[in-house]
Amino acid sequence: MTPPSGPRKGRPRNADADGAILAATREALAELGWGGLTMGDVAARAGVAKTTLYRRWPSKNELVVAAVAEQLDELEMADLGSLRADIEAVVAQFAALLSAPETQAALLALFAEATRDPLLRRRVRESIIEPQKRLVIAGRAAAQTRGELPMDACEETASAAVDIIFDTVAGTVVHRMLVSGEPATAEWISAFTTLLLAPLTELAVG
Amino acid sequence: MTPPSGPRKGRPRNADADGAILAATREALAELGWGGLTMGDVAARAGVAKTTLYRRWPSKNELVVAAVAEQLDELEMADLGSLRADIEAVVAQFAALLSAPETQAALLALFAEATRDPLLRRRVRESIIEPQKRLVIAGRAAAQTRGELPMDACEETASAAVDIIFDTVAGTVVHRMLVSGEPATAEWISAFTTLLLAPLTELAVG
DNA sequence: GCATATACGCTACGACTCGTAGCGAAAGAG
DNA sequence: CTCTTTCGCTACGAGTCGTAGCGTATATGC
Repeated sequence: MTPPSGPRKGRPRNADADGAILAATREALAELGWGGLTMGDVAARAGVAKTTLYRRWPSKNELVVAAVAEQLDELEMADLGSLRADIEAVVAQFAALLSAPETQAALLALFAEATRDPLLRRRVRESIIEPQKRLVIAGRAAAQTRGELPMDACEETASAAVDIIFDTVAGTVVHRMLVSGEPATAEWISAFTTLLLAPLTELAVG
Repeated sequence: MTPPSGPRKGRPRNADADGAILAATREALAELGWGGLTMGDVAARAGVAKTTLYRRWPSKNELVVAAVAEQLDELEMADLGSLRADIEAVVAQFAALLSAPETQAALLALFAEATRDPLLRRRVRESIIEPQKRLVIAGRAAAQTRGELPMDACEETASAAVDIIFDTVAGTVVHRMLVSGEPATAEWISAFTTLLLAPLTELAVG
């Protein structure tokens, strides 16, 4: 994207332009959607020339990915003292993130592109999926030290449990927000957490 | 899409063309993605003129929705005599369908575009999502007549239960297959079904 | 101070796509 | 046979992506 390193020779790039362009991209994405977003429009919103966009990102796709990736590093695992509170907190965070139209469009576009591009797929898994799995691992560990969950019998069952929990939580929330189109209300989060808590202990025993 | 009914006056449409066009659409979608798919290319693959496409579907969006919807109509709800067996069967069916790269790319491309286009989103919900919910409804009804599940207290709680079950099952399977990229082994299906069965009875009571 | 090298804004352009229109020909219905 | 619709083909207008060329602005290295 930006040149690899250090100050080189000619006129340096406008440092503010990157942020303005990415912000303009997110704004246009929210207003017009992916299909309605045009490079000329983004350039106008950011107050730069279209050629400046292409000087920094090689294509429209790359620009949009960069614009949303900047927003995606917000998720954190809270330790609220109980498993139920932790789950509800992370579900609420995730749902809030997915309620932004620009995040929806960019995430799905990213996944769609990733099905045909193994390199991009690997990048998505490393920079988005794996970090989120660590949230599940952290939450489970905290619950185990509190005695809310039994310790894992072995490494293998623990890994399987993390996988299935992660897919269930993330998949269900994503499906509700993006496919069914229903918002994640506090009532729904509570109901879903209840549904999830019941079998959690059995899962660890395997 | 196709004319509402019966044989009319002029030259009848080529009956084979519909299937050939839809198959060509899925093929192109898997190879090129949404952005790469063009009407001219689909027409060439199907061996028809571009105008024939527009004579049968009003736009590119509608064509792709029809192509994907046709493939998802294969899903059926088996009545194997127990709720657990029924769930495992439908999950296995769904997972098998999603293991084909062609279906993966097609579904994700469609969902991605749907987030950007509210009209397309509505079409997806009507012609793909709602029909699939019938599987959940049928499975629940069968389990209720067998006495495995209590009858619904009222229409409203039944609808809410169907929604949350559908989001959980479809979302989890989709997430595992498309995002995590792990295959749905028999062990995984069994474990997921166990996770699902525990709270099902409570859900109906609401 | 001066040459060098890059970034910037602007305009124009080629290539491509969507979706439409018009044409002659084909193929069934009545 | 007549009428109606579909078919393939070609051409077109509008719009977009991404690039090229120009003159200008702003930094570094000597």
